[in-house]
Amino acid sequence: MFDVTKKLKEHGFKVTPQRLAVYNVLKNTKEHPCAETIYNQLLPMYPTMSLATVYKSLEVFKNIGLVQELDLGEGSSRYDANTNQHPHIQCLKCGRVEDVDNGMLYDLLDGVKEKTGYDIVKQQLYFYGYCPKCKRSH
Amino acid sequence: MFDVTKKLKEHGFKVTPQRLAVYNVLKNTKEHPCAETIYNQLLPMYPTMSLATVYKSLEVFKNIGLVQELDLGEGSSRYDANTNQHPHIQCLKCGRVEDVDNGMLYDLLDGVKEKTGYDIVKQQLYFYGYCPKCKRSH
DNA sequence: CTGTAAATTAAAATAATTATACAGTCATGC
DNA sequence: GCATGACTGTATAATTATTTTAATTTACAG
Repeated sequence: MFDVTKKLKEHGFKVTPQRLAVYNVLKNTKEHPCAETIYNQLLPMYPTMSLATVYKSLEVFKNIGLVQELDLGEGSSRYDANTNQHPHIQCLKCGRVEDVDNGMLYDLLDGVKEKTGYDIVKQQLYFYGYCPKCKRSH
Repeated sequence: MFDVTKKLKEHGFKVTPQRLAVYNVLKNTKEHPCAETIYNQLLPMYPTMSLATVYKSLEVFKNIGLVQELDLGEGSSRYDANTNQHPHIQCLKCGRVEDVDNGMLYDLLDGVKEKTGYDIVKQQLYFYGYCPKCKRSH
């Protein structure tokens, strides 16, 4: 269990209410929201919050390793406070994005390393399909 | 071996020099170029070519399944005339993008289907690291 | 407390991509 | 052959997510 405040200070960033607020939204959701969604969620509590601040805060958290950015190809990025490297899956009907917790990833990684000769430092793995709820009506 | 002309006609699209030119650039490279790169490569031969035409052509080819779009997170899309679902890997130093031909993908797919209950229809799998050439100087 | 660098904010700028409008082209029926 | 109407290619303008700017405010070390 880490402390956001501590981590910010460690990296020489100031601890501001806006930053904590942005982080807490992400920490308390499974929705993988985009910057605008986070912004809209914060507006009632922080009426002067600006979208640029949300973007900048997310950038800071990305750089200190507390948040990862997801690009599902929707035109805008989504964000995830779970920074473990894990695949994501999106429903092509309802648009939800879920985590995929899969141990087989490591086998795949080893295979790719061996085939390509690369030193692999990160991945972005996205699956698209129809979720159990949407399957029927599909 | 398929015929681009035939495929275009089958889908009711006209066969234009511009479209063939865009397709041929993609077909004859392993570089996974972006729209602008394709455009610049065509300009000498097609001085009136416009970037919008390149985008439109790529869109058509994407829709009839002759080209796939890659989003490596660079801000612009890259394109690949190899439409097999295969992972890609990019070097974080020199920026090159290569195909990864890996049979283990199917095991991973089965695992993800089972864990999530989704009907999976496509994936986008990107790996990032340092290629053999750049490894040393890294 | 107070000074100072860093952060916030609103507004303007940027960059990739897409839509619009229109002139030209082509396939088809006559 | 030729008129017609749909389609294409192009330049231009529009769009949208994100970033930059610049003035003001804030966090926090001393």
